[in-house]
Amino acid sequence: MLDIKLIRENAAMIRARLSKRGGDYGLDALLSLDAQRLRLIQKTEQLKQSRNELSANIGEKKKSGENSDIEQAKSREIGGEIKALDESLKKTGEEIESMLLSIPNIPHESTPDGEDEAANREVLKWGEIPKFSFAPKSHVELGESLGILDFGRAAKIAGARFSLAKGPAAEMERALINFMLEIQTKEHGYTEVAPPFMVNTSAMTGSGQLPKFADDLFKIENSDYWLIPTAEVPVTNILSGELLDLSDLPISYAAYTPCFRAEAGSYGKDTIGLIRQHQFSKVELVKFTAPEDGERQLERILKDAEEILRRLNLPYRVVTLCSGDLGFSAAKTYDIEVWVPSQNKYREISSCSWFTDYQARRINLRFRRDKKSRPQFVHTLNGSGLAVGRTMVAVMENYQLENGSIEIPKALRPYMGGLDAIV
RNA sequence: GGAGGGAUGGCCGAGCGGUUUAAGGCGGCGGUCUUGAAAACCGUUGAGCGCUUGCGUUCCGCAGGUUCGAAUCCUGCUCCCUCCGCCA
Repeated sequence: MLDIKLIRENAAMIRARLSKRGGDYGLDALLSLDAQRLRLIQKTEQLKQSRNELSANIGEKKKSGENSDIEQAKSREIGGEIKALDESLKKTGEEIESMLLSIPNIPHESTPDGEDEAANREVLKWGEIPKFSFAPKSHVELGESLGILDFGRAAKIAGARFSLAKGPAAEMERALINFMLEIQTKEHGYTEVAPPFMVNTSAMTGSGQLPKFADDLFKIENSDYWLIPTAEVPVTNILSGELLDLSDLPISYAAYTPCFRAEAGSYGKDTIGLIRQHQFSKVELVKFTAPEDGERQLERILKDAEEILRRLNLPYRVVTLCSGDLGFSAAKTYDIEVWVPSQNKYREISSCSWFTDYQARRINLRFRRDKKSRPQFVHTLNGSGLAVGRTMVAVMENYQLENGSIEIPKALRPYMGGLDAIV
């Protein structure tokens, strides 16, 4: 959520920067409602002052036994006016709130301009793209011929976009989760958290998934619970409503959770395999920082996520998303894309974003710089560290041998009981 | 699922229709004292919003209601705790 005061006082600047996302977002309507709201506040507060004075007066008269019928009648009359004004004030406030919730974050100045993913800017490439002396198979072919991935039976028990991992594949998923968490917690200083996999509407609204993106989510019937699409949702909301000290920051959390996505509107995309599933595992990194530290911490998260791919020796590149491709709540985002041999291209495996104070304002998470200063909003950030399903795709395909077996990356072997290959 | 208890400022906790401007304590900050510190003592210390920056207004879990006036009374809801039942 953007600050209404910022919009009020810098309308032209906000309009210009939001236009880079390709939208107008109804700023004019918002500003006129805001002006109306300010007028209502002034009127109602003036009336409340009169009523408070009258009430104090009545109190004194009652105490001394005087008659206060005139004051009471006057106060009753004012009360009626206040009630009417408060009602329209509340209505106006709710309209403003819902308009604000539908306006995305302002792109950071270092976010490149552009309409869509074609304008994303490559930042770096790492690793050697493997040269196979044979036609590399997809992870689906490899997994099915090795008998370790079973999409047919997954469809039988759940449906399309689900998978069933068996034996070494199931073990590899568990190993990757542990491998990632170990590095992020033991080496990069994140505190591991194990949050709920379902959250309420308020938490979904706080991190920005609701109200606009309900179609992407799974809702539990007859309850206020939603399945989380990413650990970002429960973890970002851990500190909602709290007032921190500067010395508490930065706070870094790492969490493994399954993620559930409806994938509405992606029919026909990545219909087979592990790339796009209704349920997948992910290790997520979340940081809370002071504003001046936000940009630096985004670079940290990116490096922390990249480190997993480096240890696994998987080729990847990093791109900065352009304004038109940026997520709703983000001001700046780096995507990490891993090499997928069967598709002969890089595919997203991590997304690292800086939300400035946009999420913090929604969840009302503030900090106090020192004893004398007023509370201000923290900055929130997060990044995948990494998406486990897609990491499995990358490992299986990049480490395949001509006979259809898969070598286990050296760094992962200790997490798989020393296993060096799946044959 | 049944019965009971509770939710008040950074934290603990009193208040149950009108000097609540929310007592008191802890913690924080400033000062006295001290070579310095501690202790002691004194003072001070919530958030949001509006505008004529000093005033006003709102906020005691959330939402309604009663009243001239609500932290306080009434209704509904949410969450937490205790006991019973069920249960991994």
